[in-house]
Amino acid sequence: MSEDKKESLNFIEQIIEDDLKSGKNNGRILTRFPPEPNGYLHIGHAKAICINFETAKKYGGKTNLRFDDTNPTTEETEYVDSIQNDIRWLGYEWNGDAVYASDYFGQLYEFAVSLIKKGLAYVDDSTPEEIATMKGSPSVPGQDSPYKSRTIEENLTLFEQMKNGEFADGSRVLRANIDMTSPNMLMRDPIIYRIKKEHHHRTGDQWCIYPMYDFAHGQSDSIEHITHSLCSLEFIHHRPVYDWFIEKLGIFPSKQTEFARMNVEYMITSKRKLLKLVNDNYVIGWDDPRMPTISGMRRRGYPAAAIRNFCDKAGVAKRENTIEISLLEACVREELNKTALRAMVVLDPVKVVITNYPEDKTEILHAENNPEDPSAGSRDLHFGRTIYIEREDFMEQAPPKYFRMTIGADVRLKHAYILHCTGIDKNQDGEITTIYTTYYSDSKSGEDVSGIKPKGTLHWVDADNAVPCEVRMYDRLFTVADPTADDSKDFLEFYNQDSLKVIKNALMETSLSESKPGTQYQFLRQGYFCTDVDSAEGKIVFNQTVGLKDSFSKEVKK
RNA sequence: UGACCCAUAGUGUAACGGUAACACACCGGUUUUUGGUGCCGUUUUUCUAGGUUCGAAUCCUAGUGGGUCAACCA
Repeated sequence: MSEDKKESLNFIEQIIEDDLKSGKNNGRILTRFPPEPNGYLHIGHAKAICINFETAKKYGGKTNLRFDDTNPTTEETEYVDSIQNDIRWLGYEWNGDAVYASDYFGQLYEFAVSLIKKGLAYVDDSTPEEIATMKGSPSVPGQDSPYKSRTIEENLTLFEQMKNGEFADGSRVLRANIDMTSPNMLMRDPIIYRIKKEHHHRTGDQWCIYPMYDFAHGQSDSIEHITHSLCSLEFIHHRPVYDWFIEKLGIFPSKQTEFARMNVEYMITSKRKLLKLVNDNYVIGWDDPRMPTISGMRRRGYPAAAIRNFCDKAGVAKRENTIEISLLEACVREELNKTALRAMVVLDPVKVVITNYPEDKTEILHAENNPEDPSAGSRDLHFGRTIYIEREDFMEQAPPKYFRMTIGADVRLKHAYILHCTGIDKNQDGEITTIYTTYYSDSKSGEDVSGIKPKGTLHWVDADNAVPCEVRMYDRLFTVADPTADDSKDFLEFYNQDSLKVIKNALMETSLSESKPGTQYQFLRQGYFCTDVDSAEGKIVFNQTVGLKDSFSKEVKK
């Protein structure tokens, strides 16, 4: 490979390349994605997944999937399954079988015993309140617990009794013996084991003491010989703790590196807030197409490749950031433009009669499925004397630069003929009921010899063959980019009441009536849509994924 | 009243001591049987003040601003 240009590396890649140069770990790279199985994955997790998997892949390494299941209170098998499903859908396969922090409970217990034997851990009988008080504050040093001076033998006995279930929940904890005066609050003798007589989703009732995050994560990394433990910046204060345990235990030195979390406009990732949206029926579920969950984005029609590309383009650094939603949408359009099948659907139909088209005549027209991809083939379109077009594609009083249908003007029907509009019918309310047109019989798509060059082209459906369908149109879930910015207001105050609009009586071309859930389309001139799981025999439902770029509406605003 | 992290166009990210660039957004043009796509182009950037250096976005110091850290959560 010739390298006239140095590829730009993010700071994590630079660390890895330095490690590679120095021969660290013999060039072996192993990362990990460590979710707690207590909820559904969202866009923030997608970012972490991409960083961990892509970074490893780039350097010939692998990525472990490890469930950080050290708190039996919150964790469930249901989440284990959905997390695995979401990761695979995103396009990643982990190294071997999924692993669990709970696989290491025995080893972790031994680690704790060895720490006690070195005088580096002690059992504390203080109440949670007492422990909190003695911890001090960021600017006030903490104080030693009266139990800190217990003998090794006493600690060994008490810890074993804790393990054997001889004490009540919350009555005692095991603490690391570090430094109560450290400026880092987490180094002030962190709790490493607590008593919880609860059923664990995998180990059942085998244990009644469970390790805390700080005594499980680093050690799990070490046990698996993770070389690069990549996590978000909020764990940066944990790193000294992480390193302390590895050093004192004398185990494999995994290295933690922190990157800034990715925030995205109009999206929230707080589990508590997302749960509120679901429980209070602001959305229909965790996979509501408006949700920032992976399952929601999937149902919305965002391709996995687009999400991966988005995470890549958002980059990796250490500064706080908020990515514009337009970047995500650009990635989605970029992908879908290449892959989505084109189709014609009229969302708000108005009838058009072609008065000079023979009453009993019908035609089959041919339409390409994707102009970007000839291999996508073509499909048949029915055509006849009566069709429907979009109500907003006709104007009685057309402004300049209006290229659509208006009386006296010509406009092309996509894949069909050029029409000349001659007049309209209205009902008593002034609403247009029928538009009358004539067609140029020599202007058929592909064999047009009419010489007429209308500026506009409209999508349409044939009245005799169009099929009714439901279309769900989505807007941002919130009315402001960051609904959590104002502490004095509840984020629900910014819920967008118009985030879902259901169109019950749209008309689709016949070819769509067999559509399977998940299939992605570009409805010509409307945007990208995909078939929803709510679709049933004879009742197809579409979700709007994202609109097309629309320079006409900008023109109108001027 | 402590420690730690951060500061480059509107938003992100790059430039690794050699004179700021890429993407998205924006604006303009062009192509087009999707007002889509494609193509071309315009505008806009190193928090402040000192210092080191022939030379600083980059190194040092201070300041300013933002963020993070005290749950028997992860």
